Amino acid sequence: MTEPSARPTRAQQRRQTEERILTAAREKFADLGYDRTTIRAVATSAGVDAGLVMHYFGSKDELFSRAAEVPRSELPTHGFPAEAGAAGTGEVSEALLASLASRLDSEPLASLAVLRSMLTNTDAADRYRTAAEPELNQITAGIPTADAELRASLLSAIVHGVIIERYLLRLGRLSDATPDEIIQLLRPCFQSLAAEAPSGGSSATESKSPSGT
Amino acid sequence: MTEPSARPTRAQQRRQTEERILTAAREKFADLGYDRTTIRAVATSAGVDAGLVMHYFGSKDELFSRAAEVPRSELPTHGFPAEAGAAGTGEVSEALLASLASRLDSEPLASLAVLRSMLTNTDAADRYRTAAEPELNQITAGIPTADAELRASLLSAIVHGVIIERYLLRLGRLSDATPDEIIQLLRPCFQSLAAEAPSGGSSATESKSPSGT
DNA sequence: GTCTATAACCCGATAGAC
DNA sequence: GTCTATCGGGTTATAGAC
Repeated sequence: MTEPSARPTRAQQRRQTEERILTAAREKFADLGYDRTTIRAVATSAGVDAGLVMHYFGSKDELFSRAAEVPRSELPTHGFPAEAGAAGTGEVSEALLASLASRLDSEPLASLAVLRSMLTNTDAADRYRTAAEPELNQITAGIPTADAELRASLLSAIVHGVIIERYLLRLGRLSDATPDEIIQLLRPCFQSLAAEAPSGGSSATESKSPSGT
Repeated sequence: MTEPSARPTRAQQRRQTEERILTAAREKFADLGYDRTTIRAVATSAGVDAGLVMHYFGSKDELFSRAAEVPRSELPTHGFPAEAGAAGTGEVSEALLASLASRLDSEPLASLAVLRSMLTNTDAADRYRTAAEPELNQITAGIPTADAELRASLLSAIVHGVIIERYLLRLGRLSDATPDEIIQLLRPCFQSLAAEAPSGGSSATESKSPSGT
């Protein structure tokens, strides 16, 4: 048996190089978007040749497609926690806020790459739509009113608007605020959109145990 | 005196051609973004030659710059009504909602061109920032709390998130909902972010003093 | 397997004919 | 004033040398 640490397999070597290329690609795509990112720049950034990138991934589209997949290592509580799916009413906003908090703490580069290219590249737009759809359905399912779909769409729009301005545009105070500051301000906002009663003040028998992290 | 209607002046002719080019440019930029829009396509769409476009505008940047200016004819109550500026507390959310309603009814093509290119073109991003800044300051001025800046940033992010998903991404029910539906759902949301008391009022005269940081 | 050279294409911008 | 022809540069993608 060959010792893997001493002499890495050919396949392992390749796997490692691929990963280095993908990381460089994610950075470029997230920073410049699809169109302005060149294979050459990605290759240089990864310390390899442009031809090699083509040899590995076949095309720029394929490279983007692979780079846009969020690696397992960067999946914390990303998107929308599955546990809250069937929880029913009353916890949609908290689940969404928790999801947003984690994304405000650190949004995966792959997601930023998709968001950056979303408006000018149809592949990225499709990927965004596909990724957002199940989340949207889950939110909708947790809202009891007849206009649940529209409410869910608004919640989704808010989440993405905040993330875009924080990470991609660096606008205003949104880029340096702590996740908690933002979450606290958005809580009543989300509760009203999720058709829930406000938590803080009124009367209401608070069963309201915030799900333990 | 030459009759203008019978024989249009040379300058008028040019003006007219320029406007046709600008309209075509706005459509293309709003639809495809800066990078994917070509001078050639704009020229073809306007029924003129590509060289003429260059002759008139000098460069693609300049063409975009001119196309991104919202023409006077399309300025309804755009942005943030000036009258509400010094109105002080209590009307920020309503003013913002009114502004949003008008934009949800019909957002100018020039604005869509900027929004579409915002994430992948620095000129467009700067233009967006410059346009958003005074509006942001005005909102901030109308919010009494210490974290007014952050609240204003969130309000701005929400507005743009909704507009982007409605017009540019056509996501979910957001694209076919009426402006009024959206406004009604967002009202309590905006009121809480503007640190105002809810208007409709379930119960609760909630003065809900927001903890000044 | 890795890298070099180059093909084929499209762009913005320029110069000049009509 | 309007349009044609073209230049120079950059891109993806391919073919082939090492």
